[in-house]
Amino acid sequence: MEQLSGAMYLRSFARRSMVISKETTSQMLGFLVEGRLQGVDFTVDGRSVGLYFVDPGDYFGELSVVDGQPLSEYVVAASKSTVAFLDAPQARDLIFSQPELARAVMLRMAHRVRTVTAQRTLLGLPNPFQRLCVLLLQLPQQPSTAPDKITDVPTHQELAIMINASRETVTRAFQLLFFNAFLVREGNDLRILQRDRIKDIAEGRADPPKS
Amino acid sequence: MEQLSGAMYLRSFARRSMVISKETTSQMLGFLVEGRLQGVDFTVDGRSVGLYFVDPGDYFGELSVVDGQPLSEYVVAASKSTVAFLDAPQARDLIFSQPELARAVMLRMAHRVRTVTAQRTLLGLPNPFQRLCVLLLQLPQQPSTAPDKITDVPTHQELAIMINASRETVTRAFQLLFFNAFLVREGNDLRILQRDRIKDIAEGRADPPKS
DNA sequence: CCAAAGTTGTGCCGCCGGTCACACGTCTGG
DNA sequence: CCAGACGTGTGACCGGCGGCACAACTTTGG
Repeated sequence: MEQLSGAMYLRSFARRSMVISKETTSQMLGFLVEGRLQGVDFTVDGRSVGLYFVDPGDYFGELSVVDGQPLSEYVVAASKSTVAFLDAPQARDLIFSQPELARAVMLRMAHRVRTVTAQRTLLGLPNPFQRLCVLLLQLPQQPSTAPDKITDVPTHQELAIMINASRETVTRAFQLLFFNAFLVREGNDLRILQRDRIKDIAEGRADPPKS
Repeated sequence: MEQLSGAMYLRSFARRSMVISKETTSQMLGFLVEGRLQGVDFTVDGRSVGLYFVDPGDYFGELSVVDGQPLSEYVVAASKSTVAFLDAPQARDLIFSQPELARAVMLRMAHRVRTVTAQRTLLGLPNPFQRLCVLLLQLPQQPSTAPDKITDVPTHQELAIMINASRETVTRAFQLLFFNAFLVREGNDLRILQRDRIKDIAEGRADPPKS
């Protein structure tokens, strides 16, 4: 532990600043001490795509540390954050010398695979409305509070990017969801009123309502 | 090794038969001895989505073995295949007791993450033609032969599913690619004639030709 | 406190691509 | 050798979605 704390170094990042970029040549493992980070990718036309979040205690950059390939994505600070870095070679040694750590990293990677596969499945659906319903069901809900409350709802534009649709289409889809009382706004949050109806649409059993 | 070979058991699978299904409760690690397998997922409307291939010497089912979650996909035999199975607990012990193995499994999972992330990025593109070009560039090419030859080209239907488009759209897109001599058929293979032009379209620098 | 930037809501238009229908090879197995 | 399954090519139709334009509202920041 002492060796480690010597080998690591702390750094702070302002909101929206880049923590690691695809172009970063030196590979490092990062531990988030405080704040919130987001892994993002960019489409060819420069729009960003949210991939995953990093919360305090999580680490990031494992992919490059494990396989030595360049980073596949950018990590930006979603809010003011403090990060502890560790050089890739040392991180590698650390991971592979400690079976428990190896196991933890594998668990995390398995989770990544499942998450991104779910996104991939979502994008394979033909109907934007259907995709939105799937996304609503898989958005991280606070399990502590009411399970049907979605907090920190992304903007329509962000949702649109996630489901590969236009901003207006998302707006209109929400109109329908509100009108049919499948969903209600509660300030900055959303509450799912009829989860089963939404699930029916998401899984193709029911068609989107026309009005 | 001897212990292992005792704990494993062999099984053969006919073409198109299911090797493991999502519903399989018992989790196992499988090694492909001969043949070819394909990991597939199904959309809600029953269409299948090819995720990845398993070739002789590869293993599959690591995800469940690592995290204990149910399988996230099906594995079917793309051709007549022989598979050696190992129970999940023993596989888990094996992996975590051998750092080299742990490393190999991690490498493989890192690769999975990168592959499926690439697919996800592909599906985020707005234009079917563009998506096809991206897919063509990332289809596994035989590096031994000419690098621009794509062997074992999937059917239009299969390609259509991979890029979230209809079979006819793929056919029409190929017409344009042939007509403009970006691509030629060579029997069952495809040869990329103008990789840079295709790349321009794939990365959005150029528009798809109208005729 | 005001201006500017960002977010949401809505009408309209054009056209891309999904769907259907059908024709024509080509392979497979009995 | 024939029948059926499968893969490919092509036209016609039309509905849904993207794009544009603009208005109303909220948030941000100096």
